[in-house]
Amino acid sequence: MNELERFPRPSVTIDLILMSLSGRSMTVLLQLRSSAPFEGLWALPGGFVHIDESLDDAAARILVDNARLKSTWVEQLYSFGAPERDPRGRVITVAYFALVPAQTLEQAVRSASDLTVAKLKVPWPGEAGGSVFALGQEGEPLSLAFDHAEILGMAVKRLRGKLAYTKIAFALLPPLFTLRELQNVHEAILDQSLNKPAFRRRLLDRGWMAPTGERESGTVFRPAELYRVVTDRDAQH
Amino acid sequence: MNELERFPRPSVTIDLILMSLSGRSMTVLLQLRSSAPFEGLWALPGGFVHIDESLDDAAARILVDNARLKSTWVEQLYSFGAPERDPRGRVITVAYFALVPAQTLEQAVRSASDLTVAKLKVPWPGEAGGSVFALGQEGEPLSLAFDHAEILGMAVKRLRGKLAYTKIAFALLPPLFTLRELQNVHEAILDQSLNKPAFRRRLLDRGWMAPTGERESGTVFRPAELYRVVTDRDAQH
DNA sequence: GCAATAGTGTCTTTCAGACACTATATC
DNA sequence: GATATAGTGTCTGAAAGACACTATTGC
Repeated sequence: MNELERFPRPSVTIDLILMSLSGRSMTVLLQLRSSAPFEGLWALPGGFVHIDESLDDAAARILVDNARLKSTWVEQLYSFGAPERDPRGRVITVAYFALVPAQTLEQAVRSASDLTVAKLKVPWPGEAGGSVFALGQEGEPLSLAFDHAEILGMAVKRLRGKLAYTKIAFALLPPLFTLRELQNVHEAILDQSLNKPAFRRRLLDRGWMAPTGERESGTVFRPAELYRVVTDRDAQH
Repeated sequence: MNELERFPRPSVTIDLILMSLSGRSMTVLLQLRSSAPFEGLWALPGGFVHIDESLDDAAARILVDNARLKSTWVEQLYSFGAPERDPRGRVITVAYFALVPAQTLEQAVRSASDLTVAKLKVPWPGEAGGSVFALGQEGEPLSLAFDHAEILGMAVKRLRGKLAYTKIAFALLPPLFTLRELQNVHEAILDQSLNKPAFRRRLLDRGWMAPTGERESGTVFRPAELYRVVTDRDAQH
């Protein structure tokens, strides 16, 4: 351990960007800080990386412990290490990005008094309004602790970028879903309306989903067919 | 500093993937390890993050100190933190990815005896051969220290992914370049030949470069026009 | 039958690939 | 003029957007 002790060591934390959809808006899980620094501000849920666990394991542990939920899509986003980002001392944080169905996220909020689901205002680059904001109950922009506003902005950018060429959108849907629900997810993330026939052609041609033969119920109009995600194992045939 | 001291702290390092092109092959800068662990194996150049510098600053410092060169394109790639990745103890590394013109890289190698430029064998996903390999002088696959083979594979993937929608390729070219040289860069990175008229149309329509009116010299055939990159500032008109 | 949405057929537009052709430099 | 590559015109095919049309459900 000799060479490693020549340099003072920073603390390393994980921050989680837990995103979902509420109606036509993207949302994020925030936690109220109950102690300094940034007491009373909203922050991304997070925690310290233990000395004997991998970064991925730490993210999974904090997801369960701190936010009491599971996610079907977790990936590392980016590491943030400006020397002054935490007034307590040198803290480098590895941000992880996860998607959770809306229902699951709301359940977590109900079981913990310090959690909230904030809608996001997400202007496109070049558009007036600048960066990403989390909005409070009355639609007012929230001040986030640390550099969490920057982290949030990067997460949105990553989500939009991966939407077209990965199965990321399915992480926001239940196991059985209609094509309209899938299109709603894409439209909410991209914040623009999409052409229905083109959307269906494009997504179905990918082979990412399969019709089940079942139909949704409870509609007052023609019920849509329910689809399921095709796993990579299914697709090997 | 109280809360931060409740958890043992890991060491944090930077590893650099310094990539370039040699002829039609992608290359990477490797450093011979002169001490344990992995003595005698090749590794990515790297170093410890100092307690008062940002991750980006650390990457820039190590780029100059350790590899004696500058780059016009540096970006954070990913953080690796498996508990057993360094036998000396817990070390989390933040990998940075940089592109350097071939000439600059070769100059760095000549000025340091422990550096080499290794060609890469880069199979496409699904193709036989599996993962990315660095090749020695006789074309034999090199064993890399730590988890550096994994890091290298991710860097190649990132480079290929960003090629289509960013100006990343220009970082491998001199300030004035011909369209054929630009196409050669793309073909080497993607490891496939591209259609000439389509390539020209696509890249010129982006507005990323401008003709200079000058022409290359020293050819035995018709000299091609020289182009320069259009900076974002230029493009605002 | 009415209302409302599901789902499709097809025309148009856009863009990439293919290929052949013209242009221009050195020797 | 021979040669080798620069650079372009144009045909073709694939895929996205637009739009209208048919289909099917509850009431």
